[in-house]
Amino acid sequence: MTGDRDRPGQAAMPITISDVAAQAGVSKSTVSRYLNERYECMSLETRDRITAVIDATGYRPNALARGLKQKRTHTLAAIVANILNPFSTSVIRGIEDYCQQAGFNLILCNADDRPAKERQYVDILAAKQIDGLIINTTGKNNSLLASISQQMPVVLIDRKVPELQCDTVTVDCAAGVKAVIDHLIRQGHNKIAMLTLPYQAVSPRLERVHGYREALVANGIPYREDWLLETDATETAVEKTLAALFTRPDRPSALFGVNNLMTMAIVKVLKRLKIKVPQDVAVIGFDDWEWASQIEPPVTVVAQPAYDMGKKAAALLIGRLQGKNPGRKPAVVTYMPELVIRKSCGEGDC
Amino acid sequence: MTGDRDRPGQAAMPITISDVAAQAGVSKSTVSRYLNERYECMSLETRDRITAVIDATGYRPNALARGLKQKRTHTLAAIVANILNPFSTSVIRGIEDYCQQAGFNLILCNADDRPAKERQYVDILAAKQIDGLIINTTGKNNSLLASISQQMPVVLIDRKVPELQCDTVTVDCAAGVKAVIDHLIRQGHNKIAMLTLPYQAVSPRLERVHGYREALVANGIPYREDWLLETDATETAVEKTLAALFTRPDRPSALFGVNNLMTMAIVKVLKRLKIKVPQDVAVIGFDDWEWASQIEPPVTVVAQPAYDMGKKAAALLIGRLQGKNPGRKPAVVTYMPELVIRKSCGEGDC
DNA sequence: CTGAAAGCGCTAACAG
DNA sequence: CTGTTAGCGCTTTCAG
Repeated sequence: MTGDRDRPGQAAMPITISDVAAQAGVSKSTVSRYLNERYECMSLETRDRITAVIDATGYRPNALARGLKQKRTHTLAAIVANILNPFSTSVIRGIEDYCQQAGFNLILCNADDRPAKERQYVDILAAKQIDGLIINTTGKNNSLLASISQQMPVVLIDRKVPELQCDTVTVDCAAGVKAVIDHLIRQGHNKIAMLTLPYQAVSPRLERVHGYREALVANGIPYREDWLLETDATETAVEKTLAALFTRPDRPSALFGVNNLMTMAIVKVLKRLKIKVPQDVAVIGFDDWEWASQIEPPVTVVAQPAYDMGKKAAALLIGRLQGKNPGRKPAVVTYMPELVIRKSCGEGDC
Repeated sequence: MTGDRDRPGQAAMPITISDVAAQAGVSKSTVSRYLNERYECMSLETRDRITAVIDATGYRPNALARGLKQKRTHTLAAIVANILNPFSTSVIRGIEDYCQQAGFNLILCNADDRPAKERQYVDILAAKQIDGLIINTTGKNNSLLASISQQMPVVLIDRKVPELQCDTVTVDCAAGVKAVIDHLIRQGHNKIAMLTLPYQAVSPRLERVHGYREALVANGIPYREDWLLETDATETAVEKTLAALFTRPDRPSALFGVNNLMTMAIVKVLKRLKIKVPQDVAVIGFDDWEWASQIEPPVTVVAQPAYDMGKKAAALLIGRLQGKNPGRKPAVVTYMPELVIRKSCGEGDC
């Protein structure tokens, strides 16, 4: 007995394996075996006695003690860059579903696109002895990630870090951007501006910006530096950018948003500015989101299979933990994005 | 030394407090004191030596061992009913921000509105020895929650459970619904249907349904049972419900969605059915969401201060953990929702 | 100012 | 089939 149970005000002292052992009249080892389902090592009778005591007491093994001893916690973590981005939400659900059915716990963290916060989370998670990490990294903590990936498997999602030798799940950005530009051109646009968040160190943004430039020249359209607009994805920042862009005499006829957050901001700002889509300007975005099809006009996008990507990331991580194919070289899984044509670039193209 | 560091393939054995102690030429106790910032108990010189070793080795204390010994993990958890509901996302950010600045870690869990999953998470979290729990409960695990709340402080968010003696953060649903109905009536509607998810055991839904009925009779409008529609918030379910509703000769002129998910589904289905809002039918919802103002027509709602609610919940929990006001009676904090008039109930009312 | 020793709750040999 | 014995990595008396 651990005594002092059921004090009035607060925290009843939780019961331990020793309590269970004592009450069942067996040793801790036997209870431990029971907990680990090694039933073949005990008589049906002891087994039943232990079951009875556990049910009666509501005993719950202490995961800290167990983890400390076993050096595995059966817990994974996912750090997403920005939980406000619907892409992250979908990825999370994919990860979660897979973990659930594989019997792993998941700790979710939101780095809020801040490298400091990301670093802090990685430290905490490592301290908590998680078994593995899935991360959509800010790209500013590579050496930390390199060291952490010595201690546990890490899988990168969305954003690649070549120097990192980790399993990676991404999308073929170049192909996606090509689909965007080709579609725009088919719709008669050749004055295409792109709005992007700061893209140094963030691989998908970088690839999208490159892809934009290349797709342009591949179509014989000169690349204009002043139409590659780097801005935050907040409404105020985008409004400033667009206002400036639209007062200049020579304006683009189409706007391409580098990601969800950017496209969402563009749509909102255009609406506030009473700039009509697609009459005044076409809009297209990288990455789909729930309401893109519901607003007026519905927004054409290249969609990423976010849920599947999350699932795949979890599968790779857990696969490694379960040591199928030990010493496997880092896998890089690249999904193809898909053009979803709606109305924001004009109609009649299918 | 713990030996075997830097094996080629995988998991380098992490360094422990003993390693640090050995390398610094002091005892584990001293390093432990250092880790706990009890600097007054050691010479500046030893302190510096320890700092040096820790920096050099990248030592990270094992949180499992620490938690096991201290019986506190400095970790809180939040279980939300449905992470797809924008309400949850906002609540989470509020909780997260507060935890962050108070120096607590947060584990996020999504119960997916499934009592079994909720139960599983509660069990796991308790096993992990979290210090406290914030939960938007399904309402189907009350006895579990009762027992858990003996072991750690629990705060309920959004959904109340009277039998549970916990701090609670909610919204005044009756007031919100009254605002909804009053607004509808001012706009000339007296044929008001309400769509709700199954509401047994879920206090806000229950209160909203009651409020609907009461607000109706308070305004001299008879309550019609066949206009209180219980359905899932999926598009298919809502489509079926609305299709049936609209084929009957006597149809409502306004639709009230019990929560975000329901209102969102209503909006989408109406659009697909080509039923015009507000000309054919008015729409109003409980709880605001990001795109409500961006779709056509913008949807009128009563908004809940979700972010603040999350923050408050975290504050209550951490306050209790830090033992300010020990033995304080459970607090129930009720926020007032706010009517946000847009265009989906007709115009001209402000 | 510092160290030795015991122990948190559990698991894992090793004996029987 | 079952118990005894050592720890996992850390904190914490209690002595110096």
